[in-house]
Amino acid sequence: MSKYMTKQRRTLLSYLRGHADEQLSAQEIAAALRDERISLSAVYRNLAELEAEGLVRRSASNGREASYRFVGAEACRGCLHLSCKRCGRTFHMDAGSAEQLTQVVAKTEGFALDKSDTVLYGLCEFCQDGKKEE
Amino acid sequence: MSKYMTKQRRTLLSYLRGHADEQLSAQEIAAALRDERISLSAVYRNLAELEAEGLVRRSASNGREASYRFVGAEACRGCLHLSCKRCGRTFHMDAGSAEQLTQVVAKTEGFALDKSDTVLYGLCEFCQDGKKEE
DNA sequence: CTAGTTGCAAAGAGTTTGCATGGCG
DNA sequence: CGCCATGCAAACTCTTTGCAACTAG
Repeated sequence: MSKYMTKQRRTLLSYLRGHADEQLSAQEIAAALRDERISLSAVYRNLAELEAEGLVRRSASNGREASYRFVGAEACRGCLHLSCKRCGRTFHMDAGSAEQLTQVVAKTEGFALDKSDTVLYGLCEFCQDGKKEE
Repeated sequence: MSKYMTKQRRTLLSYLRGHADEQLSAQEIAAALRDERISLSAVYRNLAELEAEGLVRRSASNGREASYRFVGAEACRGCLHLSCKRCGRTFHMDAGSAEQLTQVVAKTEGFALDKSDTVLYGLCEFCQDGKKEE
């Protein structure tokens, strides 16, 4: 899709690779790269292209701001993502368990789960313990 | 939280009850209720309050528009939602299967899945067949 | 050199908020 | 009657788009 490899695209890709599978907003990325001279629109345009190429996944949980996630060619293939509602961190379910889970859904509901589009929300093992402050 | 039961709130609640567990945007709701004389801001304000009260769930899949889902007091307790990426319809996984799935995640990942906040994306049984047009 | 890309600023879309009016209790 | 909720419009935030300048190949 992209014809030229510009400085900005290189910068963005490098940044994304360093933050694979993290949920980042376009604005966060632009802010982190503000010293690299890349405009917000360039970030949006490149992210849109990367999404079309399948290298980036776009989603949103709050409904105000979209978040983008880099899915490296090989990394995280067939694994599901778990997002902690408290600390916000993303965890990775290994391919085996993810596949098992997908099978359950397929068998009981006849629903073909898309692993790369689905994010499971809940509390990670660390946040389950410190349930003090709510 | 809400002190008065206004005509608008009644209208909104009635509409939501008639569309329990559907993913609706604020604007869709306002449009559907345009004859009932309820303003867009009233819809937003009431939805926000209902969300705080736990009667409504807010989420978004595309990152542009938020969608709200009414979770009636009893309805859909402990069930997971499946959203078809093709036809957009929402399906309900029964409480039993959902619980089984939650157990798997808890056991293998130590992650406490929140059933009401999680939506599984994929293809429903109907759309899996008619895979023709992409 | 030529077409794709960038940056900027303006335009859009969705959501929130301030304020005067209106209506529930 | 007092106060909360509504409606309207303006303000905001995030994202997209038009266009001239720039640059990778």
